[in-house]
Amino acid sequence: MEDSTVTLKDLANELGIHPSTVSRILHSGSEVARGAASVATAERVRDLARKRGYSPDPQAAGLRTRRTHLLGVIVPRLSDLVLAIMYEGIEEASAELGYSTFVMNSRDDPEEQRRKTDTMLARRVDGLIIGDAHLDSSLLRDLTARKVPFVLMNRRAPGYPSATCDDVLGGELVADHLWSKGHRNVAVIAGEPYASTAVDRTAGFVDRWQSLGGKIPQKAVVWSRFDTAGGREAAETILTDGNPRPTAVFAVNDFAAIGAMGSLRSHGLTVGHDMAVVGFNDTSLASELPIPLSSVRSPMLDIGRTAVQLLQRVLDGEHVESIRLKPTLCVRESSARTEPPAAVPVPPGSI
Amino acid sequence: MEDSTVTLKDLANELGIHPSTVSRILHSGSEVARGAASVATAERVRDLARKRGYSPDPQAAGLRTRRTHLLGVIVPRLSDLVLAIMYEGIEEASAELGYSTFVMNSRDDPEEQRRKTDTMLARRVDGLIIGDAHLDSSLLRDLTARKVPFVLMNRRAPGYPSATCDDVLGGELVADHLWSKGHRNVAVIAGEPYASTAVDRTAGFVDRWQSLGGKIPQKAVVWSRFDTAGGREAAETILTDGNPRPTAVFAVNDFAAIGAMGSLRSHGLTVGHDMAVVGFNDTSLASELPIPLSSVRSPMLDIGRTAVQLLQRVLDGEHVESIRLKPTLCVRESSARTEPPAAVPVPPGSI
DNA sequence: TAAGGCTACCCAATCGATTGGGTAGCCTGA
DNA sequence: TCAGGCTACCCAATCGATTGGGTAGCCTTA
Repeated sequence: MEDSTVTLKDLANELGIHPSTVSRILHSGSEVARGAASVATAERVRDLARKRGYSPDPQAAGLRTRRTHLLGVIVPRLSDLVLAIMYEGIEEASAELGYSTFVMNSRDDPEEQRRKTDTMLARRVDGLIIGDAHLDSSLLRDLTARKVPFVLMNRRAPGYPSATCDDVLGGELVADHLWSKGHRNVAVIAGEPYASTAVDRTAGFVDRWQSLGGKIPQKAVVWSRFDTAGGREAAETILTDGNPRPTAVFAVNDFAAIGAMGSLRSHGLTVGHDMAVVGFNDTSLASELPIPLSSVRSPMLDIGRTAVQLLQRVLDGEHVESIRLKPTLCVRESSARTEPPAAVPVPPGSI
Repeated sequence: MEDSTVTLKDLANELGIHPSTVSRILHSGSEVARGAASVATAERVRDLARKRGYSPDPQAAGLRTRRTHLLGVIVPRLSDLVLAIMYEGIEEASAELGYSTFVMNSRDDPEEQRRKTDTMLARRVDGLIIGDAHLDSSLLRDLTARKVPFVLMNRRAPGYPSATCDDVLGGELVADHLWSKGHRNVAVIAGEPYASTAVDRTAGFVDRWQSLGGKIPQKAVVWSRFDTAGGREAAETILTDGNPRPTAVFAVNDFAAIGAMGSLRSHGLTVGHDMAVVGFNDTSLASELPIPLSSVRSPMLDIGRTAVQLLQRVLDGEHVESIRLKPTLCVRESSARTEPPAAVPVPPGSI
């Protein structure tokens, strides 16, 4: 309410007691039993603090305690809906634990990743949540060597604690689904090979497909960027190279799926009829598209929250294990139809 | 490179000089001419600082200088692509100026807005960028009374400096476009009435439409939420209430436009043929939709950057004026067709 | 040759909260 | 009545950087 410049000393002076006493009262929780002060004094202090709108200066506290209660979050880009929602989870959970968070976009560029981490460390964050880990990067090793506390989120990397979706399971769900719908000739829009999300979803799908008895030729797995443009290009490749043309496509990301749908449409194919499409993450758009998109729903908000909790435990010196949250499949119009069990491929346009 | 615990005093001791001298050398820019030290000493200090990987502790500096170089950013939600991109602009620009930023989501909830602002102020941010201003809120008045430096972004409010798109102009562009395509019966999905973006885009459209000689009945302006679900509902209302059915809809937001497109499709109408649709912001999805969406392109990244620059000047004690950046219209398939100049309304399904 | 002016530094207080180490005064029990 | 213990505080150093105010020593110049 007031000048926001009320200090501990101000309170102490006004009450005629020592700042240290005020400090102890104010941050020993309700455990006044710490022998810090009498119940009566504690009450007076708390009342005055409330009345004056006292809020401790985090700079000063941090300087003394070497703990800033600041967390750094690095994501490929916040304009990726998936990461934006994970960040909402982070914001919620860290507020509950008394942390504030910085977010920065790395654009998946290794140099930016290093720069942003350094900026965060210069700010003296207590720990990092890394949402853009590359499978082939040395950054994580360096951070470990520097004893920086961190956890991964969204993408995992071997040997580091992470909060992710169980992407392998996600891929398997899609394989089961498409197989049961009668598809036998499928393709994968696989995403970026440096991202565990892409690799795991693809591997889950391909492995399950094979154990179901299916075959996926090398050419049917197309690596791509995660955005609509990437999905579009990948779909073009699939339509050009694949003969016979697959009857279903699994895109490891909704945006890539949307791009693919656009491409299919340009080729005169109707999604959900001429070709099934399944995406991943079940972003809010999936269900709202002109042809609603089947998608694996990953618990994005919870992944963010979990990352914070994990980091919290790391900061407490615990040894933590990675957590993989279970996804579920949402089947919609884009893959609802059962493929006729044609031994002979259906000629295009015949339906 | 080292323990990150190198302090000014460490450097000073190692060189046998006083910490204050080191301090002056290190942050007087290159103006050694300040009489702080000899060129030779300055050189030695800078070398050692580099070698030891010295990075000043912002807590300590902030404590002394009362300047944290921290900015607070409040947005309705980061999962709104528009705000996510503005934030990218903020991140870029503030990094250039040596600021770090906190972002928080308020969900457009007045209570959250207050809570988040308080959290930011408790962190001692130097200033705020407010991206979720409500036209009918008292928060801004209170902040002014508390002498908190801030600027608005995305949405404006009378009497406060802001960095926004020229939303009125945006609405006018759409009116001109639809009018020239021969539409005479149109509807507006107007967004939330507390957001200046919604109000201004709608007003720009309606006013221009009327000055072109058109009429827009009260019922044809439907207020709605900004997301797909909101757009869908609004479109339902328009299709139910409007007779004759309008031939074009202007949604003040791409997501609402996408929702509307879904609704039209469910009613058996083809977007771009039976009904034109125009959105706003030209988010990356617009051009990638199955039926590419016409949209007003707003310079989102620049709006973010501008907000930072504006705030910087406010922090320097300057008096600043609001800045409105010019939008442009991107016409795509969803509104490219020219409406036949039918005096008699075309019966549905006749084309 | 002494006043004056530089140059190149040093000194010490300060920002606000935290915390290890006291201590006065009262009570209790032997 | 006195040792010992407890309650309810106070004291002062500390975190790291900044900054107003010195000052020693050297050079000029009148």
